[in-house]
Amino acid sequence: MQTAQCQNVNRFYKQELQSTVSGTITVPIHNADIAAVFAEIADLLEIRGDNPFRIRAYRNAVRTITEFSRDIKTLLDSGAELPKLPGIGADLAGKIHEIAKTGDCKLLKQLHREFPSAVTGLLRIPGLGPKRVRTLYSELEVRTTEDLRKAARDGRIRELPGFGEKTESRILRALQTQSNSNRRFPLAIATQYAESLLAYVRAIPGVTQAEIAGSYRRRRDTVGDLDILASVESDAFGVMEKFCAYDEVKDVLVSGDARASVILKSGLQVDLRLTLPESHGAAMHYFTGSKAHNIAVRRIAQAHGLKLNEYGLFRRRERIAGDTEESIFKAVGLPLIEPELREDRGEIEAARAGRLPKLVTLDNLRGDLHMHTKATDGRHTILEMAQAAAAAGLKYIAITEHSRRLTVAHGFDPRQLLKQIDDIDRINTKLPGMTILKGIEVDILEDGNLDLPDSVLARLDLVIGAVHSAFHLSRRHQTERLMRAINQRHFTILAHPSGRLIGSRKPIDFDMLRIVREAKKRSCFLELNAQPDRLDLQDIHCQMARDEGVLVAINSDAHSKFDFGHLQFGIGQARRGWLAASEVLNTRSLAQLKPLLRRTMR
DNA sequence: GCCGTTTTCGGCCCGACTGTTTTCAGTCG
Repeated sequence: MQTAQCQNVNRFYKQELQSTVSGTITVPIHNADIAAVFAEIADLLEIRGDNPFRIRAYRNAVRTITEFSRDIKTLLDSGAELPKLPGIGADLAGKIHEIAKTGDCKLLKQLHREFPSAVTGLLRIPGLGPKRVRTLYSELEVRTTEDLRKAARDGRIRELPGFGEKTESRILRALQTQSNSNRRFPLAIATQYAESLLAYVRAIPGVTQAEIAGSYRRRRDTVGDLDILASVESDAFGVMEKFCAYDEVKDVLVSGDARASVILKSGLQVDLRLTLPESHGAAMHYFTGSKAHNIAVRRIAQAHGLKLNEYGLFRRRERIAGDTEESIFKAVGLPLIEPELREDRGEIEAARAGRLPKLVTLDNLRGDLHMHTKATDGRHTILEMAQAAAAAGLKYIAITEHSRRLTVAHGFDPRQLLKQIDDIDRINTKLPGMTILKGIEVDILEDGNLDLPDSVLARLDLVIGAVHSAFHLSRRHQTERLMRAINQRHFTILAHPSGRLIGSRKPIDFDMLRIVREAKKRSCFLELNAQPDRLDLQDIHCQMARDEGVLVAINSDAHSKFDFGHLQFGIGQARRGWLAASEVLNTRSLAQLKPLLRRTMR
C-alpha cells in the first residue's frame, strides 16, 4: 500500500515538475495578497474620511483573511465555496472572489484615482494619522516620505491649520528614526530587556506590584513594544520620573500621570501604565489584549448593561469587578481565559460552552526530541547535553544531527551516524534516569527523498525530516515534496515545517492542511521548533494539527547545553495554538512514546 | 460594511496624551 501511494505521489510530482519547466507560470495570489488589498483600501478610505465602520470592516477582514488557515485562491479554484467567515459579508466575499480571480480590485483602482498608493506609507509615521495625511496631500501635494521631509525642512508644514512647529519637528525626528519604528522584536530578545526593566520598576518606591502585559504576556512570537503595568499606592509620587530615568532609556515619547512611553537604546518601545490596586485586574485584562479580544469582551459587557474599561467593570457609576482578571470574566459570565488564547479566535465561544482547553505547561514536557552535539554544528558532547537535559527536568532526549547534505553543519554520512549509534548505546548504560534516543535530522531533498538510505535510518529510534534548501519552490511542488517525504518508510517527525526565520526568511509555500492530513494518515508528527527565531509550527497551525488529531512535538533544537531554555518559548507558542498536554507528543512517558515512534506499526 | 439573546435598521469599544486650541481634534494603544 505504501509503495502504491509513493508511486502516485511520484507521478504527480513529476507532472508538476514538467509543468513548472514548461513555463506555465501565473502570479500566485495568497491570502496575504488579498489581505494587503483590503489593508490598502482601509488606509485610503480612512484618508478620504469615509465611514469609520466601513473602514473597520475592511480592517477586520484583513485579520480574518490573514489568519484563515487555508489558501483561499486554491480553495476557490478547486470549485469549493468560500466558507462563511466572521465579518465577511456578501460585499467583501465578492471582493475576495474578484481579487482571487483577477489579482485586482475595482474599488482599489477607483481609490487610486483619488490618492496615489504611496500616501498610505505616510500613515506609518508616528504622529501622522489619516486626517493629517489628507491635509498634507491636498494642501502640499505630499505623497512620499521624501516629499514630507522636504516640506518639513522648508517649514511649510507648520503653516498648515492644525499643525505647528512642534508637529513639524516631530515629523522630522520620526523620519530620521523611521527604519526602527516599525520593528518588532523576537519574544526571546524582548525578554532579555523586559526582565531587568521589570525588576527596576518593581523596586520603585510606591509600586506595589508590576507585570508585563500586551503581546509579551500573550506569548506572541514577536512583540512591537512592552506594556508594563504597575499598581501604585494612591499617594505614590514620582514613579513616572523614576521610570523615565531608567538607564537604558534613550527617548521619552510621552509622559503623563497615568501613562508614559519611552524608547530604549535598543530601539524597543516600553509603555508604563500606573493603576490602583482595585483596578489591577481590569487594567491587566485591558492591556494584555488583544484588541480584538477586548472588543469582543466589551461587547458582552455591553449586552449585560455594563461598561468595561481599564479601571473596572461598571454598572452605571458602580464598579462591580476589576481587582482581578477573574472577577471581570466572572461578572460577564465567563471562566478565566488564558492570555495566550485572547485573540478572538473562538476563545470566547469556547469559554461560554465550557470547551476551553487545559493548556500544556513547561512542566508537562518529559523529553526533547531534537538537538545537536559538537559532532556536527552543536557545541557540547552527547553526555553534556544529556546531563543538561536532566537538570532541566527531562527524562529522555533524542540526538538528531544534521545529515551529509548540510555540509556547512558538518552533516553526518551513514558511517558517522552508525558510529554515533554505538556511542549512544554506550552512554545510555551510564545514565540512570535519562534515556538518549537515536535520531537524525535528515535533509528532505528537493525531490522529497531523504538524504540518507533507509538501511541506516532503520537503525534509529526516530527520523526527523527537515527542509534546508530549495525554499523557493512553487506551492504545488513544495507540497508534493513534503508529501513524498512524509511517505518515506522511516519518517517520524516533520521539523520546523515552514522553514521561516522570524524577521529574515519567509515561510516556504505549501498546503499545510494537506500535509497535516497526510501526517495523520501516516501516523507522523509535526514539530513545533522552539528556537526563538523559528517558533515553527506557528500558532494557527498548531490549532490545525489539533483539529486534525496530529500530535505536535515541542523541541528545543538545542545546539548547546544552554539552549533548553528555548522550550519555554515553544510552550508559549503551543499554548497560543490551544494545545493541551495530551496533544503534545513529548509529554508522553518514554514507555508511552516508544510505541508511537515504532514504524512497524504503520 | 457587518450583523442580530431588543434588532433586517441602527447601531458599531474606550480613554490618555499632545499640540494647537481657547474647548477640542487628532493620534495612539
